[in-house]
Amino acid sequence: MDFKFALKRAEELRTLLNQYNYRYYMENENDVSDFEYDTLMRELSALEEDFPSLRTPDSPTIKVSGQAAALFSPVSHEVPMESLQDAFNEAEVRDFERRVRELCPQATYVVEPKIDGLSVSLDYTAGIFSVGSTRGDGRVGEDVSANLRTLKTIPSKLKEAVTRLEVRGEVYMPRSVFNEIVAQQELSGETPFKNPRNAASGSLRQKDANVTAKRQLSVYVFNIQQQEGLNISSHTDSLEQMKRLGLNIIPFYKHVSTIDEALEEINRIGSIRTQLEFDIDGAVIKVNEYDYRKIMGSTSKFPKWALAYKYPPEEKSTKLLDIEINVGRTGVLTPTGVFEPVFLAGSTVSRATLHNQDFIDEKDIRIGDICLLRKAGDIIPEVIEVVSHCENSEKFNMPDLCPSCGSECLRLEGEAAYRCGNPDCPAQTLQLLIHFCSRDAMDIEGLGDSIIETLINKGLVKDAADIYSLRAEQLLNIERFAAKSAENLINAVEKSKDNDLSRLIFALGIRHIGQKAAKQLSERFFDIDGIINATEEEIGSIDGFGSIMAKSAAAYFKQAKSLEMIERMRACGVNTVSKSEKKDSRFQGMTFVLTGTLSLFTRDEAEAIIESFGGKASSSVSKKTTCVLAGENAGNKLDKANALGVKVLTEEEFKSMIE
DNA sequence: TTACCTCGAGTTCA
DNA sequence: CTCGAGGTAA
Repeated sequence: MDFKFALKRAEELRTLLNQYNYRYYMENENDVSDFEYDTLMRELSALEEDFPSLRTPDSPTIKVSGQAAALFSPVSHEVPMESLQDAFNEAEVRDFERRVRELCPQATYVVEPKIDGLSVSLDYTAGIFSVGSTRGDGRVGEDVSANLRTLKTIPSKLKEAVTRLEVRGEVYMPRSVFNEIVAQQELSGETPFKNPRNAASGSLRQKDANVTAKRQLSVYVFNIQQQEGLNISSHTDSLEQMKRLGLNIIPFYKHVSTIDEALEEINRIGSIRTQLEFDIDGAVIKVNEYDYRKIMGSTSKFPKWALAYKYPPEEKSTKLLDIEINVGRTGVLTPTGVFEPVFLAGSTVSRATLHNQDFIDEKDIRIGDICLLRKAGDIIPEVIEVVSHCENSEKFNMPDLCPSCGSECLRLEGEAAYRCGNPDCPAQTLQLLIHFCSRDAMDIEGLGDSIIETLINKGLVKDAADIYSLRAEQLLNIERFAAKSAENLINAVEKSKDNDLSRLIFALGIRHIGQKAAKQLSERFFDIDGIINATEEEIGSIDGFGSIMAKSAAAYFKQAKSLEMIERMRACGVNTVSKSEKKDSRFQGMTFVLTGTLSLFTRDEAEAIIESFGGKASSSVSKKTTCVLAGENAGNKLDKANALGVKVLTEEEFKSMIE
C-alpha cells in the first residue's frame, strides 16, 4: 500500500476513533456499534503494523493492541512526583504556618481532602491523552495507559488542544462500586476485596484492560505537574482551568487566608470523612500562589509549601496470643507479637513487631494481654499500649536459649538486642542464605525463602558455596520439583556465577558491610584475594569506613571457615573479580585543599577530578592535608600551608598530575 | 505489614 | 486448579 495513502487514512481513523472514545467515555454516548468500532480499530492496527512509523502516542490502538505496548513498561517522570511532609496535630500545622510566613507573609492556603488511592500522572499532548503512569518511586513509574484509558473520568481528549499538560491525580474506587463488587464476589464465591484502595490498585495492574473497565475506577486530579500553553498563577487557578478542560478535579477545596480557617476546614473534612464516596487518609494544605511556592522551594524529600495533615489513626484492641522469636541473619533475636486477627484500617492485622526486650518491658507486654493496636504511617501495625493483663499473666523475658539451635543468647553491653552466639545456628544460616540469593545480592531467581528452607532441610545445602555444587538429579527428589523447575534453578545458579565481585561481597552477609561498602571494597582491592590480603588499616582507609566496619571485614576474611567457603565457590567457577573499571586511585588517601582563584578549572571541576581519582577535597588546611592547590590571590590558607610545611601546588603542577 | 496482580510450573481430572 | 516466586503500592 502507498505510504502516503496509509498516512492519511491512519490519521482519519485516529481522529474518528478518538472522537468515539471521547463521546463514549466523557459523554456516555454510543455513536457506533461495537462491530463498526472494532472494524475501524482493526483497520488502524493493520496500518500501524505495516507502517510502524504511523504509530503515534495518542493512537487509540495502544490500549487494545496489548502486545504492541509492553505491559507496564517503565516511564520516567520529567517532574518528579514528590510526597508530602506529614503533620499529626495542630502544633505541627502551626509550625508549617510559621515557616511559610517567614518567607511569604502574604501567602494564602488551599485545603483539600487527601484521597486514599493510587497516585498517577496523566500526560496530554496537544490535548490528547498520551501516557498515564503510576508514581513508582517518584522518579520512575509504570505505564498503565491502557488501563487508565478505561476510566470514564479520564477524558481521552481535553476540551482545548493545550500544547502540553501533565497532571497528577489519585485513582480510587468509589465506595458504592466497592460494595457492589464485594457483594457480587461474595455471591459468586470469590474472595472479596478487603478495601477500596487495594481493589483500585489491583484493578490498575490488570493485564486485560477490559477487567479494569468493569471495576469502574475514578480519578480526581489535583495538580499540574507541567504545562505548555496555559497561563497559571495559582493553585485555585490551576484547578479551575483543569476543570474547564474537562478534567475531573478534586471534589471540594477551600481557599483561605489564615491558618485558623485552614484548621477549621481540616476539622470539617475530618468530621464528614466517613460520609464521603471515597476514603481519605488526611487533608492537604498548600500555599496557593505559584510565586510563593517558588520562593519556598523543596527539600530533597518534599516541597516546603505543602503539608499533609493525617487524622488520628484508627485503633483497635485485640488479644496477644503468642510472642514469636525470630532469629535474624546476624543472630539477633526479634520478638514478634501474634494477635487474634482484627480488621484495622483496611486490612487484617495479626502480627506486629515488639522490637526488643526494652520495648516489651516499657509497655509491660505479656502473652494473653489485650493490646491496643494502630497502624503507624497507616501501614505498619504497632502496639500502643496494654489495655489489660490476663489472669495469671507473667512478665515476658527473651529466652536465654536460641529457639532455633538452643545455644546461649546474650545481650551485649550497649545493645538493645539479644544475640545467638552460635555461628552455625540453622536459623542464621537460613537467613544468611536468603540474603545471599536475594535480588540485591547474587540475585538467584527462583531461590525464594521456602525453597531455600527445603534445600536446607533435605541436607543439600549447608552454606552458600553448596548452592554452586547442586545437581539437577538431587533436586528431582523434592516434591513439586520436576525436570523444568530443576533445570531453571540450575540455570539461575549458573547465571549468578558471573556476578560482579561487589555482589558477592555483599551477599556474604558480613556484618556492617552493606551494598555500598561491598562496592567500595571490590573497587578498591579489585579481586577477592586483594580483599582477603588487605590489612585492617588498608580497609579502614577507604572513605566512609570506620573502625567498626574495617574490623568486621578484616575479621571475616581471616576466618578459616570463610576462606574455605570462598575457595569452594571459586572452584565452582564463581567470579571473584571486580568488573567495574579499575579505578584510577592515584589520589587515594590524599586530601587536597583549594584556595585562591583557579583559572584552568572551576572549583567544582577541580573537586570532582580529585574525588574521581580517589582523593578528598577539604576546606581547611591542617597537618592531615596532603597538598594545597593555590590559584591567584591565595589567602591565608596558603600561609597556613607554608607554616605547616604542607606541599603547595600551582595549577600547572596539578594539571600535570592528572594527565 | 498486608493486599493485590502476573507468570511459570506442577498436579489433577475429564 | 493450586502454589511459589516476584513485583508493586500504601
